[in-house]
Amino acid sequence: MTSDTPSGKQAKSPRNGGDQLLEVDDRLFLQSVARALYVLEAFGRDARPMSLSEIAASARITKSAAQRAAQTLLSLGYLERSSDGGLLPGRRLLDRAFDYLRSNPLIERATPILIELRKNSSERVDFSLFDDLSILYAIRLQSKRETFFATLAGRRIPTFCSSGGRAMLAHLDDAAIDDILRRSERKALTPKTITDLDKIWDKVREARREGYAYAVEESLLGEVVLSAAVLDDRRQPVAAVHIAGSLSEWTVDDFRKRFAPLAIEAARALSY
Amino acid sequence: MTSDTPSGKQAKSPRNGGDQLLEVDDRLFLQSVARALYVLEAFGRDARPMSLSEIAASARITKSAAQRAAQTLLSLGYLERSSDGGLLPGRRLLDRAFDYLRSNPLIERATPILIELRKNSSERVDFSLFDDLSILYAIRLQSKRETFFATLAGRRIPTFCSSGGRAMLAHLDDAAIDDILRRSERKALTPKTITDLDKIWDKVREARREGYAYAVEESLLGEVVLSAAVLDDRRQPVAAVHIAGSLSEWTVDDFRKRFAPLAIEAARALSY
DNA sequence: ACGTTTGTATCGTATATCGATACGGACCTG
DNA sequence: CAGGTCCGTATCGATATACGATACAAACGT
Repeated sequence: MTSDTPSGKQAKSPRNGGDQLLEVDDRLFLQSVARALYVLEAFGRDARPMSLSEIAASARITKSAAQRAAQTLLSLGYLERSSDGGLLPGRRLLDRAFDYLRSNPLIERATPILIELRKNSSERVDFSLFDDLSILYAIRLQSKRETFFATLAGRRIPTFCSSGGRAMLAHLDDAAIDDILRRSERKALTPKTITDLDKIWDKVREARREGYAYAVEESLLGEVVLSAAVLDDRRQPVAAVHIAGSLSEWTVDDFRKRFAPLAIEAARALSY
Repeated sequence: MTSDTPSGKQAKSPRNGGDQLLEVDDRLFLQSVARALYVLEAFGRDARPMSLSEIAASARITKSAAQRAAQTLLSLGYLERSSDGGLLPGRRLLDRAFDYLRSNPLIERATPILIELRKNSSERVDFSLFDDLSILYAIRLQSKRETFFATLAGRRIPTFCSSGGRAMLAHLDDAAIDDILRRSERKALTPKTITDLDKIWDKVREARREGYAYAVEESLLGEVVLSAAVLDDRRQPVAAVHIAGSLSEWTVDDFRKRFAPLAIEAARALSY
C-alpha cells in the first residue's frame, strides 16, 4: 500500500464509501476529475499492469467511467500501455512530481543543507514530510549500497515506527499523538518493529528529552536511523531530517553520538 | 520548462491551440480531466506558488474552470496551499510518481543493475527514458557532491545535447534522427553545448561506431557524461544508462576508457 | 478612500458526461 | 471446433453535471 489516507476528505466528495447516494456537499467538486485520479491511485494498491476492468473494480467506478478516464489519461501521457496491452502509470507523473519538488520552498531550502549533511556524514540522508499516519520521503541521498526502495522518493512509511515519524510526534501535544497512534494500524514491518503502544510512547518521550529520535531495525533489518524534526513558524512539525547507517559499520551508541548533533543542527537550520 | 511535448496529442483533445471552437474527435475524452491536468502542468512552466488567476491564464482556461479544478485537486491532495495562500503542487503527486517507478517493469529491472554499477564506478549513475525531444531522468544514484537538479528524478534534458539522448538517437534510422533534430530547439545549455546540426550528426555517428555516446560539459560545466542505450524487443531505443563524472578528477579519455565498458555492459543486460 | 487585485459563491443553461448495452476479438476449455 | 468467458472498444439517449458569466467581499497598493 502506498498511501493510507483515502484520497482527501471523502465526506465532501460525491463518492462516500460504499454508499450509492451521491450527496454533493461541494458544488465545485468535479467528479470526473476525481474518478480519473482514482484510476491512477489504483496503481498505488497494485503496482502492476492492469486491465480496464481491474482498474474499474479497484477504483470502484463503472467500467465506462474507467474507460473514459483511461482514454483521457492515455492521450495526455499520465497512463501508458504496457507491452502486453495492460495499463500502467505514465511518465508524465514524473514531471508532476518534479514540479512538486521544485516548487516547494521547504524542499528547495532543504536540498543544499541535506547535500552538505550527506557530504559530512557519508551516510544515507533522507528528508521526509509529515503526513498524518505516514511520513513521505521527499529527498533521498543514497550512500553506496542501497536497496530499490531506499532510492525512491514518494515512498511512505508509517509514522509510529519510523524515527522521523517519532521525532515529529514528539513535537505534538499528547492528545494529537494519542490520536495518531490509535488510528495507526501498527503492523510490524520487521521483527524488531515496536508496535506496543506504551513502548512507542516511551520512544516519543525519549525523543522529547533528547531532541531527536532513533529506530534500530524497525523498518529494515541491519539499519539504524536517526532523525530530527523540522518545525514551521507555528512550531508544528512538518518534516524530518534522517541519517541512516548500517549496523555492520556502527554500534547504535556510536552512531547516535556521532550523528545526532549533525541531524539536529540541519533540522534547526530548516526550522523557523 | 519541464516538458516539451504539449501534453499528448492535441488534435484529439477538444482544446486545439488558440481556437475557441471545441471540435470533439474523441467521444471518450473528458475535458474536465484534461483541464485539471493543465492546471497541474502550469507549475511545470512556473515553479512557484500561483494564484488562481495566474493558473487560469497559464493553463488557458477560464477562471471558473480553474476554480473548480483547483478545488477538486485541493480536496484530493494533488494541490496544496502555500503559506501565503497561493497554490502549489500537492504531495500526492509524489505518491503517483512512486507508483510509476514501482509499476514499470523496465525500471524495476534496471534498479539493481544500476546500484551495482554505482558501486563499481563510484560515480553518479543515471537512468533516463527516451521521450522524443527530451530524455527524462527516472533513476538517479548520486555521488558525493551533487547539485539540486542532479538529485531529482523527473528532470528533463534535451535529447540532442545529452549523451543519453545521442546514444539513443544512434539506434534510430537517419530519417527519424533528422526529424527529431529538426524539431528540437537546439538552445545551448552551457557555452560548450553542441548546437550545430552537422556536429551533432558527427557525435551520433561516433556513438554508432563506438556503441556509446559521451558529452563534455554540454549540460553542466565541469561534468563529463557517458551513456549507452537500452533497446526494447524491436531493437528500438527506450532508455539509457549514464555515468557522470567530474573533470576535476578525470580526463575525458581516461573517463571513457574506464567507464564505457561498464555502461555498455549494463545497457546490454537491460536490453532484450 | 479609491481603484484593482484577489478568492469565493451563485445560477440558469446546455452540453459534456453518464452508465447500460452491444459488438468483435482473444483466449481457454471441453 | 464449438461454447464459453474474459477482454477492449464503440454507441446512444437521458439527464445530471459541468459550464462560464457574473456578483460579492476582502485584501492590497496606491
